[in-house]
Amino acid sequence: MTALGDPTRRAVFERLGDGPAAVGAIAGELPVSRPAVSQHLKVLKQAGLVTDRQVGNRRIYSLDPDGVGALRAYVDRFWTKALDAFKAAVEQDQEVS
Amino acid sequence: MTALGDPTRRAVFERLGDGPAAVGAIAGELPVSRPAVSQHLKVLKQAGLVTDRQVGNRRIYSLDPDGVGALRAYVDRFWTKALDAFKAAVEQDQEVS
DNA sequence: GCTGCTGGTAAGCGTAGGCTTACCGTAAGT
DNA sequence: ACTTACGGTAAGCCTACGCTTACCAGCAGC
Repeated sequence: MTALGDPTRRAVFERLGDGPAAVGAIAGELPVSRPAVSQHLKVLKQAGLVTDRQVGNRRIYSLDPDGVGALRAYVDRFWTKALDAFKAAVEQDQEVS
Repeated sequence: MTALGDPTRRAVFERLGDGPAAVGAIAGELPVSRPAVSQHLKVLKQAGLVTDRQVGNRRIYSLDPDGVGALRAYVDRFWTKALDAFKAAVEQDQEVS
């Protein structure tokens, strides 16, 4: 979650949503240098949101279903909580009126 | 998304997941001062993740179903994308073997 | 009206962290 | 073996931003 706080890092993450890509390719599509992308990928990898595999000379990064799934579960909890609270509030109002 | 990047701010957000609360109450449960909580709530409110209503002297903050729903939709997109990519990768491997 | 409690805002400080440049390792091609 | 392309890492700079203290506004209650 903290890993997706930075806009640039989120851009890298979103780019991987369109399919696996190498570091240089991602850097070419963003207004930052290649080392910056590499550092962002390192953070995303440590957060479990991204996986990398070595293919020849290049290193291909992809979304990690596990990490993204965990993130989804996290957000989902608050989604249901927000709905419950909202529903409860509506009922509360109906009691008053 | 950027709004949930900071751990303390995320703690405030998570606290609201357990139900609506006033600023002072939240600050009492966290190791930061009340103004800090107030600033975090301001950011969360601008991000559409939180709503506030005035009740007497105090200001009660709650989760905003709209914003949380939007966040859920955002994460969900990547969740499906990650699954699709993973499935495609598996099929790719099967072709090779 | 005055007092006490609430919470938002301004000013300022200090650190975390994102970016770049420079360097090094490694794999492929000739 | 040499060269070229790719990418990770170190060092360093600089800005963003989270936190605190101090101040001010508004609502309740005596």
